[in-house]
Amino acid sequence: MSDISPKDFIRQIIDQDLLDDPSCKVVTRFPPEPNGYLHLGHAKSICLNFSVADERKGITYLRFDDTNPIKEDAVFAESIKKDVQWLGFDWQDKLTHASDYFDELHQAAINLIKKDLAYVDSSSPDELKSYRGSLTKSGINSPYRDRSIEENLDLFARMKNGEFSDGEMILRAKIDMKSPNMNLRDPAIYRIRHHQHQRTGNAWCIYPMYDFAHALSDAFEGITYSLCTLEFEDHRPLYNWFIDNVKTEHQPRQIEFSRLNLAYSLTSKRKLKDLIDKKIVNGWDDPRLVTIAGMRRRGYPPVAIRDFCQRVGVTKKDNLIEMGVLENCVREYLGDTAQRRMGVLKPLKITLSNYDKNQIENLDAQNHPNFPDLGTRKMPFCNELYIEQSDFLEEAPKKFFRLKPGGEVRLRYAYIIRCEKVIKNSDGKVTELICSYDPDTKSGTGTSEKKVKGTIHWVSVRHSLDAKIRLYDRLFKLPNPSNCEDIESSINPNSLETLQAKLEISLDSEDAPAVFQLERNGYFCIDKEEKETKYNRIVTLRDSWAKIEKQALSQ
RNA sequence: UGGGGUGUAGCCAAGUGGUAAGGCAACGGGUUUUGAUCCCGUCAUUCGCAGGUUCGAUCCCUGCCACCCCAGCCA
Repeated sequence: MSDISPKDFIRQIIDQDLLDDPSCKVVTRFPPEPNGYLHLGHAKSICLNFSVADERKGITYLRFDDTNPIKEDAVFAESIKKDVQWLGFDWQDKLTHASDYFDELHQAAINLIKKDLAYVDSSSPDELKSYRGSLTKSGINSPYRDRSIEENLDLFARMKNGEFSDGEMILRAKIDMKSPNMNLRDPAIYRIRHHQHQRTGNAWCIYPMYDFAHALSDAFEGITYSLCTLEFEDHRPLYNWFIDNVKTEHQPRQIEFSRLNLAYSLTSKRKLKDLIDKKIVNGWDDPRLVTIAGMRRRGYPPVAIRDFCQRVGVTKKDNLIEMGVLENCVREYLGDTAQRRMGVLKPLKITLSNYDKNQIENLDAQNHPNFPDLGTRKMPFCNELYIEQSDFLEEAPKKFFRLKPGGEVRLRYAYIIRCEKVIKNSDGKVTELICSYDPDTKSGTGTSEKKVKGTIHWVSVRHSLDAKIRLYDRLFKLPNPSNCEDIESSINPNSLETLQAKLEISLDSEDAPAVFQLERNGYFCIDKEEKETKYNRIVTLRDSWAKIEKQALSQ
């Protein structure tokens, strides 16, 4: 991770403020609504908010925006806390809720009424909609707009006391029905909801709207920079209207940045929920999803996610980040940290005709080729082995330097072998290879000058661990599935492949690493959410052979 | 067609009145018992387009074009 990266525009604004007034504090907040799980887009916001403050010795609140009891649930709040922590951020004692301020918010609403800046509207939702006008047509005043302050106070009190049913009345800010900014056309600030709230129970039957609650919660907490995504840009005048008219002690500043879009995936809570409800994926923590829970289960290290968020930057431009950027962050971290092992995903048996049936050698294999300090392990070797099906080709192209009839390859950390005979079943499918090994080519002995182009991985038939492995591919066929009217039709049918693999026996141990590289096959981890041991492929290795193959195919 | 935004390489992204950082991808080469890693090199005569100002414009001005967001008692 490079720390020489230039400052984004938000950091530039803040640092200029700090220069102008060094006594400034930096206080930020991450304000999720507890109505679903966090995803990579939230990770970007979390990283931004926490790091911007941390870099400047400031603080960051984790504040739940729990103003809509119908959608929210404590289980979501718990998962969000877990996710933020797992990503590596610490809100210390700054865990708050919009609902902590319900009393203050209620009082602020009363004060707005007293200043004739808010009124109770008895119009129906349809009437409200028709008064609002359109994008090109200004709205008209509600017939209830000029109610007296006393009447408004009385009605609002009765709203609070539960005298009206949901939707019957609404408290609105009195701003300007002719404003070209729709948000300023007398927006709702309190609505009636006879619904139990996850934290305040039945104490309230009126709940504040987002714009009102959010702006004031920021002010109450002394947030200095309220960082949010671009769709809230035209809410900013309203945000400031509340701050100005409620006359709060602190005046936070809202700054907007563009949300993250990741190619071939979805970063929208609503659409994610759709996939889950339709059972297209197996829950919020499905490893194919870029939810934090999904990525955690998939095996993505939090460091890699933070690195990714730093690399994509913060601007106001629309973007569609390539999947490769994320995967590369994962590879980069795991490449240096994950121990190496061997495992055969799709086994092909080979028998070494000239190796003593009763002999077993325990060969040394390095745990990491670049870091000898990580030690070695033993790999049992005998006359029956598994190699990868894809490492043998009966009719091999020129550049293919793995096994072919009559050809030689090295078995990693073992011997060079030659393919002597191909055994097939009645369907013509290759079922076994008879090979010979060259005893002079044992790894590390240097007794032979023989050089061979390819090195392949293997596992001893008699010393292998059967393992259930899941391979993942992108969930969508289209780079931008959110643009697609029918999401289901853009699903990649091959996004999940389950197979029965053969792993080296050292993995069948209590102290085996939970995350490791299967050489030439990618990075894997144990799926912690499964009772039975299953492995997830976190990410593949870079594969230039696949590239060559693809090019050859397209020619 | 009202309002608010955004346009710099395939994808991100700096920059600024003085001649276009960096990352990813791609491509070429080297090392390699992982076709991995690592290393070296190449990759924008041009900054959405058209005019104007200027010795000089990606940057300033004017006009245009494209794309994104907004009409919840969601956030």
